Amino acid sequence: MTSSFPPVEEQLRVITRGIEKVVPQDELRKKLQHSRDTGTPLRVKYGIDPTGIDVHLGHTVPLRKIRQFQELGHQAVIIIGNYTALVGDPSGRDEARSRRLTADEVEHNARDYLAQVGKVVDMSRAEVHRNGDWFGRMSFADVLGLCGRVTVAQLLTREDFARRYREERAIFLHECLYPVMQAWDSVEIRADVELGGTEQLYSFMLARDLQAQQGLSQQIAVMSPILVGLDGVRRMGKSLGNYIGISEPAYEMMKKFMQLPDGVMRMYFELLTELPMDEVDRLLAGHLKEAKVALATNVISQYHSAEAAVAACQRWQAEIGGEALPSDIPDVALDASLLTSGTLSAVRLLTALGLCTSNSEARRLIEGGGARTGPEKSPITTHDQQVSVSDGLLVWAGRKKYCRVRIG
RNA sequence: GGGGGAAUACCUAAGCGGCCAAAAGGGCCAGACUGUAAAUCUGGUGGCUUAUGCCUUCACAGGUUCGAAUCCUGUUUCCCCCA
Repeated sequence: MTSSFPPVEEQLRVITRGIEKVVPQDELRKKLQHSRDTGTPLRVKYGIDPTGIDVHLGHTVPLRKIRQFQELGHQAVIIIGNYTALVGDPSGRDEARSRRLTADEVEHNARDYLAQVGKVVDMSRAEVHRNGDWFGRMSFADVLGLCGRVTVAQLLTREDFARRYREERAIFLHECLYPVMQAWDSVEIRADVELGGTEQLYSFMLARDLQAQQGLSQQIAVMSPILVGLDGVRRMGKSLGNYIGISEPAYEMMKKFMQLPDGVMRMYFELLTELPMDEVDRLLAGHLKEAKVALATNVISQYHSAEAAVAACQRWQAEIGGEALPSDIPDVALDASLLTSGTLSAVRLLTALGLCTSNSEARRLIEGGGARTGPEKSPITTHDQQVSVSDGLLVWAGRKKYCRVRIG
């Protein structure tokens, strides 16, 4: 049992890959050494608020790190913040969360979330806790006691609170409790390591204080950088619409990968794959498109079969890289009564097919040169052009929207 | 409880009586160029059976005006400060 852990240096190499910051730096080695000496797995905490999450690659960064800890023999501890979800994480937010979730919603989200997490983490070996288990039992006196350990000045060292305070924007009292609650979770589950983004530093350090006050061993913060989204600038997030979800079909993922800005590839390789970094650098020194294909197939294989990833890649090469028509052209029914002697004005055709939401939009599309018909994509030149419509006609509204007409 | 400020299209944000369907960025859409990358350039970004035309928009409801996003009244929401 004692020897079941890999050597400390080896563990460190795995753990620190793609990690922006470990605080305190040197304690991690000590903890690992101690763990190995005594044959005791480290308790690795990762908390998330079940606020209705469609898990995307950004979330998988810490999740993958948990997985790596598991593979090194450590204990994953996942905290479902069903109580903290009622507060809303103020991190990085300029405004308080506008709407509170109900308990039912939270529980539903939690289950949904855990199912998705299972694609990355080995759930059969992970502990799962809901922080309502302990917060729900606290009395108001307990809460006061907890609050008595934290000062407002400490809270204001958080950049987000400090900024809001400076800018005279609202900071709600319950938001102030958020980091305290998160920190308390670490006390409850006796965390040795906590994973998360760098924006969580404050809460992580607070957890150390609370642990020390309770006479517990203090946790180490292992913080990942924030994964940028498809735009290559802002963090990957659902609300920004710049994400790749892990439940998406392989081909959808492929398309999104290939649209990534080149500059983010190194980060993606580092955070989302196990490929050795010298190998990555070799790839990036070559043709960048090939590197991107390698990246995409690697990641897609993690959520679909390797065959599916390759197939998605080939399909992309054929349909988008090459000249082949898309293989997923949807059929759209067109009422025959709309036609006059087999023709229909271009504007009306586009709206009738649902490719444009209004005649004005269709008109603009045509004037912009984006409306085309047929496999050869011959352009429609004027908005009042009469298009002769036959069954099976291909209609294009730009390169990404298209359909095949079914006269019915 | 008192005082101050704000609400404009997807977002930020101009406009403060006619020239406003409403400046400017951003975003987004389309086109060119490409590796459906980035960068760049161009056009577009309320609706209308096809329009130097009409209709609906500037928190909501009224009002003043020949004419209002712009002025007045009330309502709602939000923010800040003092207590």
